[in-house]
Amino acid sequence: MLPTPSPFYYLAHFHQALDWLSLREGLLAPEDALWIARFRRQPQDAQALLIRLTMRSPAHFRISRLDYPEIDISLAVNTLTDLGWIAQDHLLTPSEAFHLLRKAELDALHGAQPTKQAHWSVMAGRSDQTFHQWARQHDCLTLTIRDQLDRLRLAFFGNLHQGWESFVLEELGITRFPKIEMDMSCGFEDQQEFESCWQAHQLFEQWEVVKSRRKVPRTLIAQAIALPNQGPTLRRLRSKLLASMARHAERQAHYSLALSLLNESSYEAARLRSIRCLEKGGQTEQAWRLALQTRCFYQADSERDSVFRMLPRLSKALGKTWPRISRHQPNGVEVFTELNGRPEPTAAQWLDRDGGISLFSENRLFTTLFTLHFWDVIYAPIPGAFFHPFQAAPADFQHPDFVSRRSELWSQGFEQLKTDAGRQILWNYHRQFGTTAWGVDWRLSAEHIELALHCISADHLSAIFQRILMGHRKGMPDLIRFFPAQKSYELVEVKGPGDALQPHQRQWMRYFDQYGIPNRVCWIRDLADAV
DNA sequence: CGCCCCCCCG
DNA sequence: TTCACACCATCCG
DNA sequence: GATGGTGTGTCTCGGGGGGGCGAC
Ligand SMILES: [Mn+2]
Ligand SMILES: [Mn+2]
Repeated sequence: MLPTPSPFYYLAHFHQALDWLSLREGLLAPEDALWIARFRRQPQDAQALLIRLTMRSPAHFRISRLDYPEIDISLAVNTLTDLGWIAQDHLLTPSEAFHLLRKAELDALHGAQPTKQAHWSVMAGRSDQTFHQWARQHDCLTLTIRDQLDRLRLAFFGNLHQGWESFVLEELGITRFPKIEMDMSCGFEDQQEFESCWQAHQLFEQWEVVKSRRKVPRTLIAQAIALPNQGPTLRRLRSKLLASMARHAERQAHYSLALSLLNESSYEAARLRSIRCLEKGGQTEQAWRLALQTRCFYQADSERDSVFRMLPRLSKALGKTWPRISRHQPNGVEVFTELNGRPEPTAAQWLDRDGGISLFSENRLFTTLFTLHFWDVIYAPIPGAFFHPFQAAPADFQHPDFVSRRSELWSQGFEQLKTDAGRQILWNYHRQFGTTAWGVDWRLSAEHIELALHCISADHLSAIFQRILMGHRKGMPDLIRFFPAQKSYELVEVKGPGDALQPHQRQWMRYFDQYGIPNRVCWIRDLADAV
């Protein structure tokens, strides 16, 4: 909780990251290393301003509105401009100009308007040249080197959704990531993988911009397909990108393009989309064959369930017969009550007249218990799993071999669950309280946890943990209702009028019934229908 | 003038 | 940096 | 019932400032 001593704390943090990077040779390209060396030679003011700007969201700034007392702004701006890392005569698009200029300035430029928003319709039509002139005459500053700094961010964090502010948040105790022995690994096998991941992120960014347009971006698609497919990180990124592109092609009825993209993607639902594309493209026979294959070699319950919904339709289209298979029917209760606000609290209140204690937790309770019980497994210092100090989960958490690489530890954990009656969970709850960890919601009180452990048997916990471990996290029922006197509980999915069970919710309920875990659906009906 | 939204700061 | 969920529209048997 | 499209909350904290905007 000590205040950060230096006014240049953020620059010190960035240097820590640079030191981290320089210890991992062969990760960055030679040009990156040269850039870093050049950065290190610059005066402190220039370094500091550059880092300040990269930690802010826009690309364009007004120099007069930069308020950093620790920095000699004009010295820094001159240095950075000479280096070409920022520009003062950058072309502004109308949208950028709209955000950068204040209403009074727009009034002066284009005549007064009642609101700033009213300027937009005028500006959208103007040529960029207007604002280019304006930018040159005023104190606009554009950060032109964000890509270089983003590369370093990707190299350090292994992703682009964390930023340099992680350092200060941790230092101030706002976040508290698990303290795990780090090794000298990083998020990437080698420079090749890093480079490809960087490229994949770039393509994703371009795709996000382009995909709203109607035209099919052939070159972008070709580049995405050409991405190498080595290593789980890159495979995931590439598969996601290709699946997103395929979905777009499918919506525009470009089925053969969609199919070739899906064929390259190992995204979870890729095969299902392929079947739909074949079906919609008139290749019913092929769709049927792929569906039959998928029925036997499915990867997840969701894939199996979907294909069982498709097969009757496809069979019928081909004049074949398909046996009617009755679907699992979860238990339900109808509640007639007036509904104002969210249905879950209403249902909880209504149901609790039987003395139960409801908690509206969805996935949160069980993922919390899961991580607390398996803390030492999840945060085991496996080689390559932890490499920077701000990880809420091991780097291979999403990888296919996450479980098998720790199989001994998992079975020990499940063994321990049989005998220790939640001691592990409570111990970690108190020992780790507040630590940023995957799945853990610290708003759950110790009483909640104790109540859960009192009411839920170890067998049930174990069954639920098994399924979470297989990668199923979505779709847990809205409410858990405790009956401490009976040492029992039930899980309730609340459905308002006009809502229906989602596939993932059905799967959980089917699973609960297999293991004797009490569950039901609470259907809230309109009071008027009761009469 | 008060409110709200967005963004920044540490 | 999405993702999980609710809600709604459409078509079908 | 199947399918798919859209909307919504949340984006690790809590405090504060700038600016837009409508009410008075
Ligand atoms: Mn829910
Ligand atoms: Mn619900």
